[in-house]
Amino acid sequence: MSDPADDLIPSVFARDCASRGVLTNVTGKWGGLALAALHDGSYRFNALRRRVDGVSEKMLAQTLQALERDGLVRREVQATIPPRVEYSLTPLGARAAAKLKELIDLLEGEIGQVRAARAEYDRDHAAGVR
Amino acid sequence: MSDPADDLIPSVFARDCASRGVLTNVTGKWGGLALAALHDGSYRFNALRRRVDGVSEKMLAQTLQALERDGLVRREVQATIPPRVEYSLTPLGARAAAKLKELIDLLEGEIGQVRAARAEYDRDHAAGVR
DNA sequence: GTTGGTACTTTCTAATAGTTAGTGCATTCT
DNA sequence: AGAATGCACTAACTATTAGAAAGTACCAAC
Repeated sequence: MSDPADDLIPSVFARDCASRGVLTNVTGKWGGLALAALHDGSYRFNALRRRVDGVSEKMLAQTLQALERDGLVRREVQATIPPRVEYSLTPLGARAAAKLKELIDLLEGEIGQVRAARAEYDRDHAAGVR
Repeated sequence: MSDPADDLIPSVFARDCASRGVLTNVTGKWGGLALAALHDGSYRFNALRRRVDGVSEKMLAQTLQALERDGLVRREVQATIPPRVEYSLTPLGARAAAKLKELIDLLEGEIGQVRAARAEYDRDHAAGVR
């Protein structure tokens, strides 16, 4: 985006383009999984944390905040004790999540192929053959 | 994947599932961009580095190695001086890249909406309103 | 001679992820 | 009574990874 003319054409390939930033959030380790979970329906904070195995409260809170700021996730607060916060996808978030879900389904569906590739790669590189 | 029965059903939501690892590689900051660039055609190392603004040699080499190991990227070496290495997508890599490209096109296409959302978020949270 | 090209690897520094404890109220259990 | 659990985060500290910069060896061009 150093070329002013490029400002008019968003490109994730350009470091400073806003689309790079949102792509980084959407496809971040936890962002993608949060969006994919929310694709199945809205979640409260701890339910979402239980759904996405391995994410810490800190990383989840941070991720949801970024996604909310990007306009992909909606955060609705009820002033109850204990607090009750519900996360759901905005229309744009739903569109992004649908694309992510397709990618995820593909990778899950072809995991056998990936495993075979990894085994072959590790065999070929065990003796530093390269 | 702690439940043996779950071994039969790949899920990116399970921390130890192989599909989680490959999703992390594919949607990593540099992995996604490398796949998207290779979607447009094969690249040699430095050409790819110039295409993906902001990636270091180190991160690119590391990323391509992971993608190669997952069976998504093919690395072809010609024993020339200087060395000549060409990267291209495998059939599985091409399928994943196509999905990624759809997601990227969506985010690039809606970047105005993202910018507006960010502006609104920042306004609402400037005084710590939340 | 210097500079640039090739595709990485190595070493050190900077940044972020991750771990753990904390907040304050309510409910349930011992 | 105290302890544990729930809620949704935040703060402080530690661990890990990203990133910056230099290095490798050969060739070609200036």
